Amino acid sequence: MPFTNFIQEIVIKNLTDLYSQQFSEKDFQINETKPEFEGDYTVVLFALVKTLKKSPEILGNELGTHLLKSYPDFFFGYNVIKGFLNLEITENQLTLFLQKNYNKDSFGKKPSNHKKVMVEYSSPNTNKPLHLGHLRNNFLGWSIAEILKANGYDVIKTSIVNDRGIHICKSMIAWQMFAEGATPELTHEKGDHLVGDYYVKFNDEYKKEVGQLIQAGKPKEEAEKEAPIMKKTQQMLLGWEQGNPEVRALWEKMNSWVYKGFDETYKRIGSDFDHTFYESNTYLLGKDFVQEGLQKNILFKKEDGSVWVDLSDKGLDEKLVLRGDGTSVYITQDIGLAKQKFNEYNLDKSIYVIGDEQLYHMKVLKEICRKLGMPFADDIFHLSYGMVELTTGKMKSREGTVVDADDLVDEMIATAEKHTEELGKVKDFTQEELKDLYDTLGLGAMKFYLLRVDPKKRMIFNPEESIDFHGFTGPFVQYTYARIQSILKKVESEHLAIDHIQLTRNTLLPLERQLIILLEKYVNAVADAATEMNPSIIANYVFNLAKLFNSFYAEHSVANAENDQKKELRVTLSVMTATVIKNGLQLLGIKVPDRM
RNA sequence: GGCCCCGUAGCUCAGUGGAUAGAGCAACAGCCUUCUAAGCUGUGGGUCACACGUUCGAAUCGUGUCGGGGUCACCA
Repeated sequence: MPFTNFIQEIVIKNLTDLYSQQFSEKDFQINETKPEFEGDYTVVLFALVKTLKKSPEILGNELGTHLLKSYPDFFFGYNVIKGFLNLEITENQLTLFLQKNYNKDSFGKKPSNHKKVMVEYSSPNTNKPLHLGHLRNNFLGWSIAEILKANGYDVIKTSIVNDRGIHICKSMIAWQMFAEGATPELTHEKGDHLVGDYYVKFNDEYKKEVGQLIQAGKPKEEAEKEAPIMKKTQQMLLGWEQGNPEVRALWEKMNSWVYKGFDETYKRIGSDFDHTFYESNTYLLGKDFVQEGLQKNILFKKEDGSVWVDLSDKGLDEKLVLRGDGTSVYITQDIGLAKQKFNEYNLDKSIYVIGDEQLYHMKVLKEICRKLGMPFADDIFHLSYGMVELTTGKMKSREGTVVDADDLVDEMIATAEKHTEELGKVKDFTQEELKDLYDTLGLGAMKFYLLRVDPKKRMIFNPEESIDFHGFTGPFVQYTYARIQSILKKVESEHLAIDHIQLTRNTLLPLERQLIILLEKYVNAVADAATEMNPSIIANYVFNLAKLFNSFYAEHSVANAENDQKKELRVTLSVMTATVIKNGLQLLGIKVPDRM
């Protein structure tokens, strides 16, 4: 059990012993002691003062004395300053913790809790390549999946590919009109980029046609409706829905190009899925619930035959769930798919990693499911994340201000190569090893950069900052890991049996003590990251750990420690720091290099 | 306009009821014959948007104001 939780528990017990009153963990706080005070953990007494009618000083001293007496192995000393009871943990306890866990790969991982959760993320459209926003989504989804796994969940990663609709038809029409048979094989362009090019081409042509119509005297609205290319596209969508073989063949061909491109990108960035849903298979789902809802009077029909749900009692509006012509809208399919997910996979929780512009939509989905009496309604969780903006403003695909995912990955890896070459530390690496290293560092930098901020908040992507490999960055943490490997290599070559370290009593130096206490907090960081659905907690933790280790490293030598006991202690400390960095970064999808 | 989110150092962000508000970047000053300087140490830099309230205690909770963003489609 983590120290904080343990202290919480025994303080409750001690308070009952002393004052015959029951307290819960909400009645007081256990904090880390601020560095300017003596101690490791602090019990904040103010909240207890009132109920116990004792002064903070008396309460602190009574509690402190009692804690010390009942747990002499755990507490070494205490002091009371104002309303704060600062507790010092025994060196024995700290070294015991280190000894038990330093070599445990499973440190921070919980056993199965037999709960199943689905994480849906990435979910691209097939009319254009992935961009920076998708990267934040992918890294977030993948990381949350890993974090949940570490907390004992059985996780299924899914993606729903939006492979049908008017936007795909736009690319298809433009390709027919302008491509002259161009394929990824002929042009040597990645399939998703090729299809994306024709999506852009469509918009150019559309704008041109609308402009001409306006010039010919048509009102803007009419011109937008009547542009020939738009009409053709709508015709094509109709053809697709009716199953026109030519349209379907072209659709399948162009989508297959896109999938090949996506797969390449996913492979590079390390995204993967246990199952992929395609909207072309799911877009008809949900209609049966409309009938059911009508019978139960939860939904109502308007004169034109369209079906609606009234959510005004929940502060939301009326929402259409079925068009007058009987075709479904997006929310219809979402209801159907939500149910299918729970039924097919027997889920305890279903997480959707979707941008915060869809907060309203997801709220509506949940509310409709609730109204329809679906038992899983409350287990739908929208992990919403903020938009990625550029220093120059928002990304807009139509204005060509998007940062393409493939380009960005290339740039990050190239930056890793540049920095590595400048430093010249790995001249003996093979070509293969170098490539691996650049990938590890480039992707590490990018993932860390996008995951280090709270997902809920929108963030600004600063290109200069993103390629910085110093400070609060992935490579900084990776560097710390590599440094430790270097120490261990040296120590190993001295034939020290690091697998059989016997820690004996040492006098812990401040940095050694701080490191152990920080390492001990990893378990709580992993748990917090899961409850908050927030990988940035891990990123911050792992950075602080690396920073602290680097201070320790600069101050004290491991290989040339003052004596053998110190050496053993520090080797153990180094091994454990490396393990925690490795495990923590793994939760972010970031690899560690042995050398860099 | 209704609803939702955000406002902390020059910039990017931590900190959601506790002690004198912290990092990174940028700026400046130091540290490599000793385990990797992608590092370490130090200096300067804050009216936590503003006001009122709740509390022993507020960046954190409540109300209001100002500023920024999102959303309110028979689009996805």
